[in-house]
Amino acid sequence: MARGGGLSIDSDPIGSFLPHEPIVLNSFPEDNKDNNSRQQHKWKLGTNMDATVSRKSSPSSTSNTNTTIPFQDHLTSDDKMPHLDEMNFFPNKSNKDDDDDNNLASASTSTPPSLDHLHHTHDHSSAILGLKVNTGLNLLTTNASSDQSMVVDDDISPNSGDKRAKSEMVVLQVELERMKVENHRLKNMLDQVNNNYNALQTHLVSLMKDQMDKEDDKQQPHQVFDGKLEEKQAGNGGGALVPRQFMDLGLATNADTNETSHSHSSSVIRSQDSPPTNNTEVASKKNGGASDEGLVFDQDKKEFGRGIEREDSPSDQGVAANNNVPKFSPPRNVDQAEATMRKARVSVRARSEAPMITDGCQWRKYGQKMAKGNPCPRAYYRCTMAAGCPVRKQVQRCAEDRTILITTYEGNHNHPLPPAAMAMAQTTSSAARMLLSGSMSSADGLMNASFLTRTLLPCSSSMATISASAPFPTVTLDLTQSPNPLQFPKQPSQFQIPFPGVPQNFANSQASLLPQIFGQALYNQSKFSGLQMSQDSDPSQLSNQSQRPPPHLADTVSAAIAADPNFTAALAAAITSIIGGAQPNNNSTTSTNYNGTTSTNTSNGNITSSNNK
DNA sequence: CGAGTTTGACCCGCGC
DNA sequence: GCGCGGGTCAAACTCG
Repeated sequence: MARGGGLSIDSDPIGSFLPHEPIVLNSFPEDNKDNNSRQQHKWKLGTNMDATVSRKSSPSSTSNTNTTIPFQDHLTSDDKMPHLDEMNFFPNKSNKDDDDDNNLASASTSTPPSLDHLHHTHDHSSAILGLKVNTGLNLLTTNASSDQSMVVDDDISPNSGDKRAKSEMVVLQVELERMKVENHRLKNMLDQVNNNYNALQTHLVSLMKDQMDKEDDKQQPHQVFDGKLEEKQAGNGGGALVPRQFMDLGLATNADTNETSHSHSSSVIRSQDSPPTNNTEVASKKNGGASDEGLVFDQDKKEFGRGIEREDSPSDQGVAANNNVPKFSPPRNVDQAEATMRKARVSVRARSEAPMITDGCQWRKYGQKMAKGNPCPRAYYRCTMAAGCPVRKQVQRCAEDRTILITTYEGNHNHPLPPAAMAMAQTTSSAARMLLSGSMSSADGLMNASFLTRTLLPCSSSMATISASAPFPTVTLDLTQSPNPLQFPKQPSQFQIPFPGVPQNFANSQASLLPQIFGQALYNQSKFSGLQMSQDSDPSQLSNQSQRPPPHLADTVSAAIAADPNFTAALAAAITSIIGGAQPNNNSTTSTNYNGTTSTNTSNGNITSSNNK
């Protein structure tokens, strides 16, 4: 079955563990609408009734159940009248509940709107909910009461048919109302997304402009920066001269870039176009042209859908060589750093019985291996949505807990992504970027664990971790952990980014939220880092999150999460804070480009996939 | 027959 | 230099 589709869900040992449907990490409401609503209900109802049941019990089923259902003395019995429950569900709900509902909905649906957005949408939805739902409820209530009193146990009633029809109608109406509300909410979210997109685009443009200005300035005296560098990098491009913050941009900005950026104006992020400059890519060339897709990941190219060109392309080198704009060219010194960065990975731990996380992309398995220390094989996949896409991922079950699926992503897509895939793409790229930006802050180009540690350690919990031990930096997003900081069974060398306050219940739902959250965080990053942090952050939201100004990351994160009941918002805020903290200067930007592709500027511009054999 | 998976071989980096 | 482990390749195989 999986064979043809391409969304490989093979039966390999990894997946065979538990043949279920893959977890879906979608970010778009449209995609998940139904699922979300169900989940949300289920989650919400929890105790005595399974929302899923109620949800599914369509009018038809209701009618089948004969007994004018919902209205018996058994009203309280769980299994009996799901509908009634559902109805009561809302009626009894105060605004508060509605809010919760919304929260859940927004949380489970995706597209994490910016904080303010969340807030906004939230309120809006709430209002709507209150209004419309109540209407429905009224109807229900009315009917219910009447039915109850009249029909109930007396199937004998000649009007039973009528009643039934009424009840069905009521149910349908309620459903309709709900759908309307949800629809409205989704619309709002969509608007938000669009707004975000526009804002980001604007931001990008301004950044590019700035960058260009800077370039001009630097063009001449770029060496002035620091003598140290000279020592270190004898003669290399000098890109290193630029403070880390500019790494991204720098990389993104080469001579080439200028051109490209012009032509691609809006959508272009500072891609580092020929990052493959000189030595940088050496690794990938080892195999001569063998480096298939050239894991080299050229942001620019990628952005524009050009296939990946081999880095060895003379032109690139030439460019780099002559490149009068060395400032941004990757410093050889930075070779190490780059090599490291190229390996940047984002690992997602999620509890899933599914063989693989369905993240919206198409993957092709190209290998499987037994990894040391884990009885479960590790599967290797590469993205097949576009030829030459450098993105790869590894899927493996956790040795300790085989219900945990560990998916490690590497690289950025060089092609447009379907909505469903964007969330994950953003998540991984943003996380990677965050990591890389932190690691690159070190002049020696080596992963600067301390930087990250310093930044993230303060708050120790367990949702995201950064591994400094691996040969390449890895961000681990743990969707399986409870907030309890003590229980993160990890390798010693991992640092945890705390997300205290995240309810365990979210463990599962997190899987779908995370991408969005990160994506959002990513987006926010640009805001926070530069232009409009204050503006975009909904005051109320922020004020809630932290009653005091967020001086430190830890505080910000903790406050945000602790104070905000909305998990998504809180987490988004937290991550945003983290990212912002790690990369205060916002040099890298991530955005959604014109064709819907998510692009992230990593510090080095190319997060490459391994392969360089 | 094409697309995807399986799986042993191969390559490479790293530590001893 | 050697062995080990991770990662990738590619021929063989499977499936629709």
